[in-house]
Amino acid sequence: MTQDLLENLNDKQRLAVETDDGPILVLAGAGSGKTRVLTCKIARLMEQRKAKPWEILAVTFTNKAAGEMRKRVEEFAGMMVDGMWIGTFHSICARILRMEIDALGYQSNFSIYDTDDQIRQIQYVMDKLNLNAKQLRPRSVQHIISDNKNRMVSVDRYEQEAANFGDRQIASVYREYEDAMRRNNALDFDDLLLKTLDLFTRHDAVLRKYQSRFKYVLVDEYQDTNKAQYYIVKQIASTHRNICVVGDEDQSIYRWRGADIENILGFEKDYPEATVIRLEQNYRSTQNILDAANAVVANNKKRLGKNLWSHKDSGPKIQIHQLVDENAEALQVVDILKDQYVRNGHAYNDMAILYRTNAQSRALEDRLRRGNVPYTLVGGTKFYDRKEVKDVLAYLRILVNQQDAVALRRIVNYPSRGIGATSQERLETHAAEQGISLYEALQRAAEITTINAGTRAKMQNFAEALDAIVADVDKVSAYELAHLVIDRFRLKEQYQMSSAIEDETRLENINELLNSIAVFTEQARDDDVSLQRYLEDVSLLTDLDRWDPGFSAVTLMTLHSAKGLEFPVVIIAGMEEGLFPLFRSLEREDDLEEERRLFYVGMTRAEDALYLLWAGQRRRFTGDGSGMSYRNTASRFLAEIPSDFKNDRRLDSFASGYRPRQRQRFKERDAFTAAATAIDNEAGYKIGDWVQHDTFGRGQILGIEGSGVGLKLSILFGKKLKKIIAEYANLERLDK
DNA sequence: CAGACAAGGCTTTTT
DNA sequence: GCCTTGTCTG
Repeated sequence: MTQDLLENLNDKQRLAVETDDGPILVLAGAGSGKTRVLTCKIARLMEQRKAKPWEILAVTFTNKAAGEMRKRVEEFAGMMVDGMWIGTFHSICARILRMEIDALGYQSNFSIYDTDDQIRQIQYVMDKLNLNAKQLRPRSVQHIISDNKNRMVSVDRYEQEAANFGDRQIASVYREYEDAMRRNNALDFDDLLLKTLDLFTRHDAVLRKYQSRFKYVLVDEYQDTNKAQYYIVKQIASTHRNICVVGDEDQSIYRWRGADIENILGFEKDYPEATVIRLEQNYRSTQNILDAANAVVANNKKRLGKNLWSHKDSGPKIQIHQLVDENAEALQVVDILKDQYVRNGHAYNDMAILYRTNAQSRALEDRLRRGNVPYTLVGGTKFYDRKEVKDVLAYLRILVNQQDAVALRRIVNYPSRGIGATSQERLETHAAEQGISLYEALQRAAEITTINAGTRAKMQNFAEALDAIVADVDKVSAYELAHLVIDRFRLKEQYQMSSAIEDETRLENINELLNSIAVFTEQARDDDVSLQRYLEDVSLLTDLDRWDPGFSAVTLMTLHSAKGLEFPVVIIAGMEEGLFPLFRSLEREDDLEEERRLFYVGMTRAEDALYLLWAGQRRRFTGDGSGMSYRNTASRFLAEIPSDFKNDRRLDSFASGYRPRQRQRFKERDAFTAAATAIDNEAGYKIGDWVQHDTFGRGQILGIEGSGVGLKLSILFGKKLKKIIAEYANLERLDK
């Protein structure tokens, strides 16, 4: 099997695949087939009987990438490969810690806190320390703590180095936060890495176990690893020294969260015997796009240097459009998409719109919706961050880990059960005085004489109701537990009673959450359908992991999220000085270079066509002045593209600037109506038709896929785009 | 103690 | 402009 695969590789790729032993550094340019190399390599290791599946550790950047890698390895190897560890740093560390963390004095049912949970805990600590949330914002403290953890600065060191009053204040919050996290039996994202490292450092036997187990260690996107990740990999691989890292210093875009480019630049110093392989043939983009991207990134000083080349045609030039404002920009985007759809036959999911900041999506979404272009948004408000979803998850978390005070605080009076702020405060005080958890205090509410008898009874009722479900945690599946909790605590009720559209959406989100638990229960690979495992999976999921590239819709996402992906047509919006590069990065050369690498990443996502848009005026919500419009000049990056590769269209004058808006509107309608009616189907659904759905209400059809029983409709209900199988949905046609 | 209303902050990127 | 947080009233 792998023989055929090997023959399809180029010489460099084959060398990377066939070099089995010792350290390997693969410098893989954008689109050079590194995923293919990694998957072939893993399949081959097993085929050559160099390693059993469980002796391989592969680290990827997203869970989605991990899932795809596993799928492809299984295809190549022609078998299921259970027991192989593929995942992100965070998920792999969580897995190790579940088994070993008792050595560090935690329990294996620890909670994983996301940024929101962290901020709540910090807020609580600050209240306790009587710190004013206005002078010192919990959000910035969270930032500072996370930043220090990323740089592996412990509380002790931070305390010692705190030079002024402000730093000492932060140090005291940091200290209290760490103590609280331990009491809560909770770890934040950064802790997952740090505690693993801690474990390895303090417990040699544990480290040796993993060192001998993992004969082969492979790391993707190595340029974006931080110090802690670097040490984790180094420690695990130090016995067998079969470590293969793949990366591209030109695509290092996570310095701001502690990624250390030195990790990849210094690999040869760490492993002098390393084989270094450069993959420079690009299989993705046209020569024009590549030449332009090469020219842009060549302006960076800190790089190893490489030049990508391609066998593809030169392709169309990069189209640069100047627009009047963000509105005109969005209209232009719609225009381009429709043109590519109608004229070049590109499907919606062949196209992506990328931007520097999430805030830019709003204007774009607005126009896409009005232009009847189906789209999916990655990022922004994430599904698992929604209030109603977090509420249910908090209940589930407390079932698994009763020490999780952040979860308990969230649900103790939600839905309202008459346990108000004053009573909660007394409960907290009692817990602190007795040195017991908040949950325990709740169970023993009867002893808290400061709280009035009625409220004490309510507390005890609540604790007993929770206890009853906790007793079932190990006996019942995650799905059943979720149902139990939702029924017992009536978590859907308030939304069911309301007729407000946003409450319907909330209800829908709870149902979607239940659905995701059902899917988890069915698909669990290693028979672990426990609630604990589900919660772990969920807390480490990103919005990108929920993205379905096969869904017939245009993708909107940040440039950061787009790393590792590719699209035939790419539009980058907001190419303005101050926005991209972002003004905060203009002062430091290092930051500017990172912005340039980000642009490089964006450009090299495009296979065939690349559009760069900028607006002379853009409304932005900065600190003080609300909704001010700013005048912009073109991004310096546009000028860095040699003129041979671009077609730069500027507005002639201010007066002519407004005319295209009118024209575009007409063009939009004509071109699109034609396209829309062209894709008809036997059931007679047309794009643009209005339908009524039993639960979702009124919606408009934006996309049609498949036929007959498999006919799938993408329907926009309010703000929510749903993919529905026409056969099963009881759709009613509406005239308008 | 809960719900309604107003003020304030926010926007760089993510595990 | 929207969402979260704080304040007021019943």
